[in-house]
Amino acid sequence: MPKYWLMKSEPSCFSFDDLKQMPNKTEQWDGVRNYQARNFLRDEIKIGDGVLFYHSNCLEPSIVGLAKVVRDGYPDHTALDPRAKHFDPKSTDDKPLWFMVDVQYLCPLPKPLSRDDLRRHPLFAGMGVLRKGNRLSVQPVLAEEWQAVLAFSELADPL
DNA sequence: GCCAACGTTGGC
DNA sequence: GCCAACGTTGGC
Repeated sequence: MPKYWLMKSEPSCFSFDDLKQMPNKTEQWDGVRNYQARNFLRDEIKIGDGVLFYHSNCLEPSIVGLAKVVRDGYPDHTALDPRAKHFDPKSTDDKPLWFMVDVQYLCPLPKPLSRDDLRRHPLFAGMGVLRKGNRLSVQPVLAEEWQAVLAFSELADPL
């Protein structure tokens, strides 16, 4: 059984459309520097899992599309590069501190699900992304929530 | 641009 | 180990 995740990205930095433009429509989900999210990336997120792609810090924060995990967690090498934006001297080749997965574009939602949309439906009410002050950029999603996004969007399960 | 919420750092 | 200070996130 696949698990499901919500991943945030600021569209001005890396949008769902940007993911579509990548070779194989696939990109490394690098740069995560939060321990809770790191643990998900390292231990729990597996090939075949579903991803809700969420645009944050923008005019209308929304779930905008579906993606899937195509590579299990592996060391985030951008932490090892002193010139990289998210360089972390505490991470080494021998003992990598930060991890990432590869994510592949699946399809956009016909209509993005805004926070208002999500709040309106009790099935979404418990989603972490709606909680005030929640800053976790990678968070688990319940199977029911994944299914509800599909139902709302009149999409067949792409996994 | 504001500001509340949060995670991390570092002095003690 | 506590906790104040700080930097960042992210909705509004």
